[in-house]
Amino acid sequence: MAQRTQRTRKSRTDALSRERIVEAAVELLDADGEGGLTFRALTERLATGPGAIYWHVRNKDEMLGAATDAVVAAALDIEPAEPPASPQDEIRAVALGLFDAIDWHPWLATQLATQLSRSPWSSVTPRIIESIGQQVRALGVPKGSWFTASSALMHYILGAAGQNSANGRVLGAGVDRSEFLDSVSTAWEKLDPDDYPFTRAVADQLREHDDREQFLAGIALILTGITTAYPPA
Amino acid sequence: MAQRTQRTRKSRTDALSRERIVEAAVELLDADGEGGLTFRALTERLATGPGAIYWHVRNKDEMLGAATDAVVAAALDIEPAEPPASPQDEIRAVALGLFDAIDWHPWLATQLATQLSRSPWSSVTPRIIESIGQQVRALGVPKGSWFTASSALMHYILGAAGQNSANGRVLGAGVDRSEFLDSVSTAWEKLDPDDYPFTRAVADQLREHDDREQFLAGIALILTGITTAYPPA
DNA sequence: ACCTGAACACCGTTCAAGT
DNA sequence: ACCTGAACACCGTTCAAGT
Repeated sequence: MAQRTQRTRKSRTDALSRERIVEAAVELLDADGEGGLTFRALTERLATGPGAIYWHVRNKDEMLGAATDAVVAAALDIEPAEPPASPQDEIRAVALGLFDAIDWHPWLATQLATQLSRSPWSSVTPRIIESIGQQVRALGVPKGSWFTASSALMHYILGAAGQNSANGRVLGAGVDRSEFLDSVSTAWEKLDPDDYPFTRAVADQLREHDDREQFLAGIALILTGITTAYPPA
Repeated sequence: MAQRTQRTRKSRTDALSRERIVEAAVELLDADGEGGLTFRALTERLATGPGAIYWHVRNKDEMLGAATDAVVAAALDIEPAEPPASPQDEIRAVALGLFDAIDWHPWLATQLATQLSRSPWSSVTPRIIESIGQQVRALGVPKGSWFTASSALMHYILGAAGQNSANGRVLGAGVDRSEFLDSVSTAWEKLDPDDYPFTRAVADQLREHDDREQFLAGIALILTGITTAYPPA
């Protein structure tokens, strides 16, 4: 009697699944960066062997792809504002959603680049294009330019967010943000005046800039470009 | 007599150097992608052992950084137009220089993302900021917005070029470009109409788009934004 | 100062075997 | 159908030893 809890098979809730694997992968990536995701660490955390994981997932690349897709999907799952905001505001919300996701999951920046360069237009791209595109349409951009306008926004967002994820990563090691920017800025000021006059001149703008504000200023520039090039009827 | 060519030491021109190592690294990356650059392959090509390489280079990361920097520097080494072109044209030239570099060296896209996210504002960033910034200044942008405007351009360029390097990579395997785009486009058209109305609607714009043209259209949009937000005096 | 090459710890992936 | 875990080939890096 009693002690029936002992089971040869894993209990139902412990059962391995693609979903649980991807979840664990994201946790490892968040905790220890790209280097932290190994099959060794993963099998330990999931209390299985590598063979079990390979039953649910083709290989590590696919696993990374699924992790990226999951995080991006969550980031873009924004409830529409009530009352409805302007297209500009909605675009800002989408952009900030991705910006923050990369800020929270610094490995996402590199992964998106790898991801997009392996299977360019699949999985993650439609999600982003859709979120941005619906607002581009609402902005009154003529249909023939939908693809151009939304691609431009997407590229800027991915480029900028990728660069900015850096700060978060560097700061991880107990480095003060303003201290860090100050050191880079000082380095810029020491560049060769003949080769780098402009960089030297903006060194103090780098020192004082705010990531988020700067990111939104870029979005604003592109939105201005879009509404100027395609004036609403 | 004769046969003095035999030497214990490497001949002077064969001598290992950081420069030769980086050069070989770039060749391996170009030939076989990121996976192609291993210390095994490198030692074979340079006819040495791993220890020799470690004498000139701290580790693989530093080597990748140096390779990236070298390729970017070469890409930005554009001779100024004669007679001088408009700032817009110069910006287009810089942008296309990077675009083409990533097209030629597809590994550059991922590497730039990794690179920038490890040491955000160092090495490669000043080169890009400088090339773009000088033209931003010539455009009449007020000094206080130099950093904002050039950052926005840089982020777009890196984001867009990264995405586009994909095509080149996929096509490597004997895949026809239009055939490939057609398949992706068809996949987009099959997405859920409720979740992806916009993506479905632009599927045929994806099918027919020209990478370079699209890239320049994005640049044009940002330039319009810049000149509208900061009208020349 | 510069190079050699064996050795080390670790990685992704496979596969015969179990249930 | 799903999981186990030993084994394999390969990787970046180190280091005592040579010249």
